[in-house]
Amino acid sequence: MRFSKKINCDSCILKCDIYTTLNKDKPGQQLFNPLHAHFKKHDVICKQGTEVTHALFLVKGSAKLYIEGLNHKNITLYILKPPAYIGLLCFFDKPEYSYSVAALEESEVCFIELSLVKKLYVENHDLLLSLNNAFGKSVAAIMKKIISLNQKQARGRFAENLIYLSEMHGSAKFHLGMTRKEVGEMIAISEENAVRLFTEFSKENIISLKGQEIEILDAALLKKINEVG
Amino acid sequence: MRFSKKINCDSCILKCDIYTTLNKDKPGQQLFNPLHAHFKKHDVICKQGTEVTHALFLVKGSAKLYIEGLNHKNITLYILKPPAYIGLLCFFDKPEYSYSVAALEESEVCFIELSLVKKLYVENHDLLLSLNNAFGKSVAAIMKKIISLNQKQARGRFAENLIYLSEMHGSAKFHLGMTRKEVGEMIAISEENAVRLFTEFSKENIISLKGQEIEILDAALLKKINEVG
DNA sequence: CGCGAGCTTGACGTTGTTCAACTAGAGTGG
DNA sequence: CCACTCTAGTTGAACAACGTCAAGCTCGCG
Repeated sequence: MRFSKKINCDSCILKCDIYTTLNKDKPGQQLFNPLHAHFKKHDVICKQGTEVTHALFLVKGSAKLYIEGLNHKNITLYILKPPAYIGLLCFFDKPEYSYSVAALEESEVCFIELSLVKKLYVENHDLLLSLNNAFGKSVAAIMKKIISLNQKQARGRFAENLIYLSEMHGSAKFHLGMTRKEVGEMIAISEENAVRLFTEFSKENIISLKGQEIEILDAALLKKINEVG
Repeated sequence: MRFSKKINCDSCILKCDIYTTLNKDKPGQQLFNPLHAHFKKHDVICKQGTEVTHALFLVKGSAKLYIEGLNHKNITLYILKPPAYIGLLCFFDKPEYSYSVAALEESEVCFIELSLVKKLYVENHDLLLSLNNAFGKSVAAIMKKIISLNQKQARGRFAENLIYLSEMHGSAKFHLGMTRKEVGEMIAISEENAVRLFTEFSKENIISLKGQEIEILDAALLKKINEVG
């Protein structure tokens, strides 16, 4: 991880709500000095159990949000793509992160003083609602995940995850960008079973598979497998 | 469920944050007309998928917060005791509930206009922080639950749940107040396995069991079973 | 007295984990 | 340029954990 302090928000490709809010009230001024950080693949962006000191905003790249479980086994809840509040769920007066986030590829993250954000969302109605809205969506996603993990069997979860990844990449053909083990962590199965499901689905001509290059061939069947569990 | 509209908050046994906030600004005035509702055991207080119209506040009794899953199988995330915001997780601009809540015993719930709460927490710093704080705790609890459900086996989850219930009742000896099936839903196992675990733990003298009357005999062992999974 | 809900127990099959061995490809240093 | 090694991926077999089905029990209540 590497900081580049002297980045000006005005030149940022993405205008986050915080910048917009500040800029709306007092346009033209650079009112805060966010730390702009660069993360390499597999770098940990925030760590479960550590103190929440900044609001984190994913500007570029992608990252996985996961919980660190027992015996070093993790469960990945979802993948973050810009624009995304990374610290969102823990952001509100919770002293420490209840999850971790790690970069899935080269990523850029903006660090904003927590005190500033708190001051802002207390003063600014729209910002608060927009944060809360994002918040509600995360909670709904987690609820869905709990059901999926506990009531579907591996084939159904695997199908669901392929659909999720495909939608995430916006194409039926995509580069996986993670190991079989990491795929397993997304749906709480072992690495070996992840491999088995990949080859199984490939043999059944549901997907085509060349290493990390995936293409969904039979989206309808995939959807069906997802639904029946 | 039965409403009793003419209840005055001043006589309420529990002063919720919303009342306190309103009263602090303009003491002595009855500024809002909450609906005070009475629920019987098993009554559904709010239903997954329906619109969020009021902030709900549990004043008396207890309730379970659960997600309705596939094939009418539910997962109970946790139990609510007063004082508790029932609608909390969905409260912030999320149009519909992502979970359900049902009374576990005779309970009383206060219904407060959502628009009033929103107006209040935008204006009032302390209320906002207190809501957010409660929020963060819920999220942390859910994260812990996900790990427990997916990485511990039934015995460990069962032990954990006994400890949880005992702490909830504030005693090693307590009345269960729910069926074996409902206990199963708390830890995502079948009714049959819930029964088996009860008898198993009873035979091993970890608990004493007479119908719904439970007493924890060996708390240390229970804790150990919980920890090793 | 009989009915039904909740509880209990046994048998059986499926699912998924774990262990272990093996393969393929990418780097690395001599 | 070739061994060496390391990581990721792959496959098989044995095993344990749970769910499901089926049957029977018990208690409270109409």
